Amino acid sequence: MVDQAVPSATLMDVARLAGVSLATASRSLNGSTRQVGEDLRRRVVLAAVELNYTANAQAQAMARGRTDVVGLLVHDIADPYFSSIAAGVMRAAEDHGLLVTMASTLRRPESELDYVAALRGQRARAVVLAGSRVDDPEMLRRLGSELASFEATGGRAVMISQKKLPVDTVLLENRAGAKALAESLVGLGHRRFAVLSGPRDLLTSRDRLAGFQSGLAAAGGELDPRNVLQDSFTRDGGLSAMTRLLDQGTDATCVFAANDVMAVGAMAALRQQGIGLPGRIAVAGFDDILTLRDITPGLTTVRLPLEEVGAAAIDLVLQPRGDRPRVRRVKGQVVLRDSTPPLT
Amino acid sequence: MVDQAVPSATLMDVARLAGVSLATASRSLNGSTRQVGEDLRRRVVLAAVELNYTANAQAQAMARGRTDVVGLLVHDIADPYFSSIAAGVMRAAEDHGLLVTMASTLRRPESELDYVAALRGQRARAVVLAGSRVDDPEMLRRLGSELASFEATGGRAVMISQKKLPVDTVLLENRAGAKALAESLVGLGHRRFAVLSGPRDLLTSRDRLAGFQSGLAAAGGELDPRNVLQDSFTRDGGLSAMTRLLDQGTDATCVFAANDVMAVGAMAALRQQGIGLPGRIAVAGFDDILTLRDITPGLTTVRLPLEEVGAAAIDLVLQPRGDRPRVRRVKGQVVLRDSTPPLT
DNA sequence: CTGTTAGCGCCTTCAA
DNA sequence: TTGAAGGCGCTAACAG
Repeated sequence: MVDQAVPSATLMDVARLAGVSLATASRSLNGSTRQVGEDLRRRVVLAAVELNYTANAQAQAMARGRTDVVGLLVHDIADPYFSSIAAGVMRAAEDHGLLVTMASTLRRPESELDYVAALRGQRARAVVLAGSRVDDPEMLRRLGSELASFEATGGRAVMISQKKLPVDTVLLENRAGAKALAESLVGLGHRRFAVLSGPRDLLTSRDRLAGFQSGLAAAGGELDPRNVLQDSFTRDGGLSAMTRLLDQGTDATCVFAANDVMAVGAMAALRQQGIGLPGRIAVAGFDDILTLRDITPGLTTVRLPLEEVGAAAIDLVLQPRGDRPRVRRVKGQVVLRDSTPPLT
Repeated sequence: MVDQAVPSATLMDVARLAGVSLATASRSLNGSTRQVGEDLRRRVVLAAVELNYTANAQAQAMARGRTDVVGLLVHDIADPYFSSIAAGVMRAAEDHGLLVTMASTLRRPESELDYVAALRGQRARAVVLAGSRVDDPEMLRRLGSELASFEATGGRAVMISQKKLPVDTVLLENRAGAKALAESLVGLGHRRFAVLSGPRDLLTSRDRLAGFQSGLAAAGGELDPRNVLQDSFTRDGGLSAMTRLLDQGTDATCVFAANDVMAVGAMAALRQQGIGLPGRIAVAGFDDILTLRDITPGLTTVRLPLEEVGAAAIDLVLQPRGDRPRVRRVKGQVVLRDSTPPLT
């Protein structure tokens, strides 16, 4: 059991044992359009089982020119937003016999570039980039160029988030979702709002803020610029931003955090300051993260069907490439819960 | 931009452009022990950049015999338990230049077998199996045999959970953790307990139950067998089990759910039945899932350093193989929070 | 239907 | 230090 590495059985071993040629063995074992006589085929299969043969995927890929690997790049797999997307990608990939290779870029755009290059080296079938783009023209240009190389050599690229580059995209309608949320909140009686936004250069966060603002404008809510605080797109970011908001004093009756994990941080901040929930300040988030559906009070949010989003990305990968990049729009749905009771 | 696939630059293209031999190009571009004259090397590198060259990983792997890919198999990536482990694996892997390929087995042991075989085909450097073993001797035997094949051809296998097979293992001390938790809870004044356990054949769940029982025995708590309910290892399983417990009536003052997500489901059940929290029934979980740290009341649990566990697995992958499988023990730490107030 | 053979791109002896 | 050449395992023409 602790022997040195023994080379595994090759197709030639199988062919020899079955007494057939390499080609016949190949044709009967690994998918080929060509037919093989039933008796020979049986002998080959038996021999393969006997030798515990497994095709060398590297060699297959080399001969065929491309692999069945799909690279998935996420900002942070420990973030439930991305793990949900990943689950969808992996489920759909499995259904179609694709292997998923995954990497966490830890929000470093540089990392994304490196991984795309690595995937090109792997001759990956496709790369799926999940996660918000950042407002950095130079970075975007470099990514675009890297993806162009990737596609030029026959790979497919799919982005999940904003449509910023000429590649297939699953476009998340953050703006429309946030707008609808704002309108609902005004409908509950709120007039003065605050927003805990993510980093200024993160487009997802920016879109949600812009959508929220336009919803307020349409429905008649107010958002004092001093009530818009930026912080990191995490639970701790929400905690910190909310704390600052309370410290500086605010007359807002409702706080919109740009995603659910920030909202949870905001709720923690309220509790730390002895402000009950639901109470003086209502809180809403965005995403409807499954794991957070049981927090109390229930968090009002905009539901994004994240697993479906992941599956949609794989679906795009499988579509034959058209003459123009495809865009799949996914909209969010407002879900009102107890964290935003009607203002009486 | 929408051209047909153009073969990417090969090492030969680079060599030709640099006016050197293939061997020299190889030696100066991709790590080799042999030296190359500084001037030639420079020319080669320049040519590579010029052509946007990236080594074909498949071809390299074929020539070298093995890849830098580590396969990670989890039960369900959307479960925060596994996404935390995955985060640790990916972080550590990146630090060592390893690529992570990941698959969700959706708790089907058969799937695990298939993936290990696929990874053997990929000539993966290693496979990491995260997730509880199941009590099924036949399945275990087949997995053992598959892993043996994998290791026989030079790969490394690491399991995270129980030590059930002769491979390197990161062993989670579920039993000891649950025992310590039981003792702490008795220390808070509880005497009569209930346990919401996972599927009977899931060893992690079983170990936690056994550890909890032994802790009660040592500290003087009681666990009526009728107060031990099985259900799936998920939030909904916890909800369902807790509901059944309440329906059948119970005199327990404290409920131990075999993991945090079940505990959250249990809390939801209590709320549904109008039982406040914290209140008549205390609730404790296991894992200390980061995303759940903000639920109210704070959930008493046993903290497992899941990211470190993932990193430890990669560390084992990198260790030279010894004559006997290595075992890395990881213990849990009891964290008391408001969901289990002292019983007055 | 079956067999033969030429690569796929790279690494690595072996010679020079 | 550099170059030439064999082979890694498999697929896909091309013959038979």
